[in-house]
Amino acid sequence: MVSTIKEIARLANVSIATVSRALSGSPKVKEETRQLILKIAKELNYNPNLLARNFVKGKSNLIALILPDITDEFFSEIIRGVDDTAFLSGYYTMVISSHKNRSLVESIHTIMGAGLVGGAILLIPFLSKEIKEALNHERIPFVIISSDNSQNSYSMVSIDNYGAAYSMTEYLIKKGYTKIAHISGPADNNDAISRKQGYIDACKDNQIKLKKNWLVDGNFTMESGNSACKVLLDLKEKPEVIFAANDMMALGCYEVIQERGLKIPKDIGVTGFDDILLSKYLNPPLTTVKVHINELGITAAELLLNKMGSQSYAANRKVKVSAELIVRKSC
Amino acid sequence: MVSTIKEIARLANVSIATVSRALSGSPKVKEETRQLILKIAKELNYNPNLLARNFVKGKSNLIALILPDITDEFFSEIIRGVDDTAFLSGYYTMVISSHKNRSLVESIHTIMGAGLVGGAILLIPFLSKEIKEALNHERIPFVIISSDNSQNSYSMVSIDNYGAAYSMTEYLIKKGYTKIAHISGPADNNDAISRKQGYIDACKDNQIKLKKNWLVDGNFTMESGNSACKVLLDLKEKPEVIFAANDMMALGCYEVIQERGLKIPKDIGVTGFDDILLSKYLNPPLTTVKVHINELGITAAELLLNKMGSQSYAANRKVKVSAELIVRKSC
DNA sequence: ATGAAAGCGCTAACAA
DNA sequence: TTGTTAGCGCTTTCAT
Repeated sequence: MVSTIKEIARLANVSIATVSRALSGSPKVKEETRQLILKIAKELNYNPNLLARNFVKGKSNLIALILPDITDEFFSEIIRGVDDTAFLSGYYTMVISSHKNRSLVESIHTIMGAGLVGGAILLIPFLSKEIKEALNHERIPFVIISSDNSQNSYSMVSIDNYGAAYSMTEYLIKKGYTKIAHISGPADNNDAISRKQGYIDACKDNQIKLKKNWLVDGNFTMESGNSACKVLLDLKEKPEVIFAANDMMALGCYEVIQERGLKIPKDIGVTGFDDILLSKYLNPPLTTVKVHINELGITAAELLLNKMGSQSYAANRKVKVSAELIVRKSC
Repeated sequence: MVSTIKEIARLANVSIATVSRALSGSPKVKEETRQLILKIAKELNYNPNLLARNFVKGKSNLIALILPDITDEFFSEIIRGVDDTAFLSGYYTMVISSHKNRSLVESIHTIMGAGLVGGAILLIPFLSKEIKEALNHERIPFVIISSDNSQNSYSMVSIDNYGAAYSMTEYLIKKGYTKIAHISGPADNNDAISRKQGYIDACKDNQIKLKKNWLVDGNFTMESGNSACKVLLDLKEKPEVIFAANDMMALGCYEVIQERGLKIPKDIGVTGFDDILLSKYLNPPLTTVKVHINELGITAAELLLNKMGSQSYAANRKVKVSAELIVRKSC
């Protein structure tokens, strides 16, 4: 029951080629004919079959957004950023979450090779060799959202983890702190790695003592923040402030600190990274780093659309999305 | 550079039909032939062109998930639920957010009529006449996630707002409260409407006085919780507990109550609805209702796939996703 | 300015 | 068990 150009052609007494031209806005159609065709199309409630159009054109106006096997408060913002931007250029966004039934590498293969999508955006916390291998086989343009700075062969948009962590640390130093601890994230997560490095470099550049004991490993969970905080509080020489590599771990610190009857920031300061929804409602509100997440999605989409549009291979570009220090009451 | 069945056919010295059959697992292909074809396909790194396949089959293995013009903490969970379920049946999920550049009604038209997707899931807070009108024109199967119970002509999955609000109210009554206030959500939001009704009916059924003053309008924002709470606290006859229709408004109550030096729950109780991430970290942790959001997505996808699979028109089904009372310290 | 016709990659009906 | 062929809806080249 869905109408096609064939029907329109019949009713308008023209060939399907003319209909196609009229509909696609080709200049070589008599204005009169075009009007007639447009009118009939409207009457029939005609919608072009995008499947057919993509197929015949040999390219697709779908882009894939491939997400890793984790859930994250910020995913919807990224998705929305991508979708909004893509839409403005006439593209649609397909979301592919990886999980136990579908690994990232598998997704790369089946999705990117199937002709279904014309390009892909991949959110990759850690660019493993396996993933790079898989990506090297692909022929459609793609953009990676990741914080792995060691890569030069891809278009990539990343959070300025290093810069923001550096700023945060400098902020603490300027406030007069000299005993600054850091709870880091997973060792195989590039965001975490960059944040740690920002902390280390800022300390070094400002002649602040980096005690090994004050740098403790976490894994981005609240529980790891808990135990890391305990370790720090049990130290002979306690730090004056804890800079957690994300807000959830900072939250874990809050718990431990408050359990022990200590006051934030009087007895010990705490800062985080991410500015998750609840951070501003904590008691005291958490000083942290806000990432402009929607920019991540928007920028990635822009880069991709750019690549998809250009005939020649667009150069691989690196874009860093800035992050902003949010000073609240926890330090 | 992408290989096709034609190439495989040439290399295997068979017709493309045989290749197609072998690849799609048809039983009427000699095992030997199949092995050969599979081997060549693998060598060529062959991936079927999904666009072509969908096109020739006249149906699509894409489903659209159409989201409203708001952001919500829970969207990623819904998206994931849909995507996971769809994937298991070989379907892909396209996400379409509505916004100023693309109204819901527009999305319905362009997306559902373009042959691109084989079915759609629509997240609709309020089923307006305009939307229903648009939906009635569509020919592809769809499922609605909404809480509008007045509709019988659609397949719909909804949160059991009414039941959960009823339970919450009964819980408060059982705790001995008799002066129970409710801050409701937007008047044009079916979730809000059902929650209010659950509160009202539970009070009535338990011979609890329903004071008009204790039922105040909010709009799901924290600010509206703020002002509603002020109104309630300024009443001559104050309520003993406030049941806010969502957690953000409950949070608004917290602020006002704490500003005035009152203690929760000693001086006044507060409960919410949603169990947003931060609720358990509030001080005191908020008693609320947890909705099994992922079930929303999963169930909607199941209903849709069911509809898409059946030749005959599957009956429209209504499914309610249960919600769970989460008792914490705020009441 | 318009029409005829080929063809995109694949499936399925029909033939052999 | 395999091959031949038509055709899905559309765009595009080549005629006219």
